[in-house]
Amino acid sequence: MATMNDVARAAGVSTSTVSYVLSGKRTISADTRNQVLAAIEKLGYSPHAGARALASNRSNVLGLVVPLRDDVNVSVVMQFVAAVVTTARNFEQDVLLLTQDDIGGIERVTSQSVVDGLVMMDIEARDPRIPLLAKMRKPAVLIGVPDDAHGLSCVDFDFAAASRVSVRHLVELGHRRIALIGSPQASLERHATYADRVRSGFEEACRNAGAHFASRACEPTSSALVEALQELVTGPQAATGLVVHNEFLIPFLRDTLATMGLRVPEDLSIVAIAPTDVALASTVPWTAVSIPAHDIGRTAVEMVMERMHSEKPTEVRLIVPTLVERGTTVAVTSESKDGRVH
Amino acid sequence: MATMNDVARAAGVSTSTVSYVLSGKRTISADTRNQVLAAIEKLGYSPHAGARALASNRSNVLGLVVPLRDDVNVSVVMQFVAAVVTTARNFEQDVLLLTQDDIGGIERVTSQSVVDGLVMMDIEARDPRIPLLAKMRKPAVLIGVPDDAHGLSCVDFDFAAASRVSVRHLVELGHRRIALIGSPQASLERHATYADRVRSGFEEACRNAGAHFASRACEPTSSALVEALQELVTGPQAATGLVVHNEFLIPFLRDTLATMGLRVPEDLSIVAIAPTDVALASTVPWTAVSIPAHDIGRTAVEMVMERMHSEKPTEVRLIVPTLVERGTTVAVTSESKDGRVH
DNA sequence: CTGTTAGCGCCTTCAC
DNA sequence: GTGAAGGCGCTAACAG
Repeated sequence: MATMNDVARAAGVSTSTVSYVLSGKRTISADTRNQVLAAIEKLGYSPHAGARALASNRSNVLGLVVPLRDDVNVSVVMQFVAAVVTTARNFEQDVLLLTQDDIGGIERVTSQSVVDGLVMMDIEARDPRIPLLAKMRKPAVLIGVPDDAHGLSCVDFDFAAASRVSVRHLVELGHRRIALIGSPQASLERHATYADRVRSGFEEACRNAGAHFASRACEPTSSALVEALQELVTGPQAATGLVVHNEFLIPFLRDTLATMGLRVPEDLSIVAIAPTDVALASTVPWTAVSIPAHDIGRTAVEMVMERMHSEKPTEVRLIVPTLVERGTTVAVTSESKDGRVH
Repeated sequence: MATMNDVARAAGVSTSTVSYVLSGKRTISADTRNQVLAAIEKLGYSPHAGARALASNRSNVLGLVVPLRDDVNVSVVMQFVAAVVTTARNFEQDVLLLTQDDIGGIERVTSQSVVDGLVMMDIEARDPRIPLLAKMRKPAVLIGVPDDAHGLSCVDFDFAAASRVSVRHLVELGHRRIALIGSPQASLERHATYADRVRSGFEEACRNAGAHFASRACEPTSSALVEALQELVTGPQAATGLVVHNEFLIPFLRDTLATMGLRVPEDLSIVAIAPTDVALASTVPWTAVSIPAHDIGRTAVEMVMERMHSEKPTEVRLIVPTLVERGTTVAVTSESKDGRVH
């Protein structure tokens, strides 16, 4: 393989000139620049990443820690991953994949300078990895906000606000009994930050509005969904408004309700909290608060990059939710309250 | 950060001794070894990946090219990814993520020695990237077998054989009209190798057995599934045996058939070609030929590693399918042939 | 605008 | 069994 020296010799210049042509860190006359580029072309030269990393103390690689649990929706994870990779490439960074269960992986890539920075997905409220991150030399950004974000930068969708917006929308339509179907039990139990925040936001908003409310987790199966719906939206205490935060279930929701004899929105108004494509995937789209996976991933990378060179203070950035009406919610009428077949 | 030199000084030995303690490439007396290890511990030393890469010409990173198309099932992709990452760690390798649409990504990481080798998923029959791979200096293994595998190593599930096994199973049960529901149209059109091979294997096996057959692609929606089923398994020419190779549809299959008034296996015998967890996911599991995503991913990494140091000849390894009966197929009876309500 | 040169931190051959 | 020293290829002062 040709080295920078070979190129310099072929172009009749010094190594540093070649280096500067490549990095653009100082101005080079068009003439010599062309000489160099020609030589590079001719020799098929390309720089050695290891050598560059050693000399510059930068690897141009970002670490990305992804969850491969079965209570997370892989298609959502993939959206984040795609956003992170794409954005990283805009910063000339590659992405190294680390899995949650690779204990010590973070420590390893970080202390050996395999990566210049880290993005971590699927943070838990009291995440055990947080102490590790604190004593790292490399910038890290969490996707999700842990209870103690001290000394760490985080970015997340404002899930609590998403719940509040959803509830407020239903309340404005006159709904007074509102239910939430949330993430699978496992997500709640390990206190995935999104699961916690959706629920607390929901309960808070309902209390403020003086609405009756009920909420429960739901596993990603048809039967669990049926059970949850029966509990929440049938019977004398049935909710007339429903918030669903569970990507697994959305695709099954309409058919399942139809089977139970419930029409949307006549019998039940529904707001989904889900990635845009999930909300739009069914034949009839859902009124939804979109989880902007792409924005979150992009922001995470941007925040890491901002902190790579300069000492920027830590910050927590929450992405503001927007509710888009698509016709699955409607104002309460006396009919919708009482005319339903139970 | 502490360097190897610091460690050497602290331990009262030379740098090379420290290096050898770490690499184990020559024997060191227990005494000095312990000195060194103690010093490493005390200084919190860890080697610099870049320096190591420069000196050893090995980065200890594997590149993994993943598809993020929407006609691939992300959960299946994730299974591959998980297998690759896990296996790579067993070889002390990290995994760098490249996306299919990052044109030039392969070239870049490969020529700059960012990675020591490559694994590529989701190969097409006449994959445009193959010429690139041929002139790479680093070993590469494809998951999937292109038309012209010349000079390349590949590993894949034997999808053609999977089809044949499925058809043979149905034929042995007396089925003479057999249908195939395959991947989404997009996968077929771009000639994803798995899609092509499933179909050709299916048609070949049916011809050999003298069975009537029909096959079609199917999009991942309920309505497409209904349409496909109506075409294939209702009417006077209705198939009595069905092979389904489409991870998206499996979860909907039983309910959809029930809606159409078809019972499994009384009215219709079904074999799925799908990852084990998909075949088992529904309440009643499917008779299936399992796609061993984990084995494929593991094998791919093993093959790359084998070719990293020594010149091993290229090879194509196909993983042999096994059909597991789980009760969704049954012998044809006159009743099942004729007694059905159309 | 360009060249010279001293490292970056580790590996490995050679000498003892 | 251990040490000394050159080099891996590139970067970034420093010196013109």
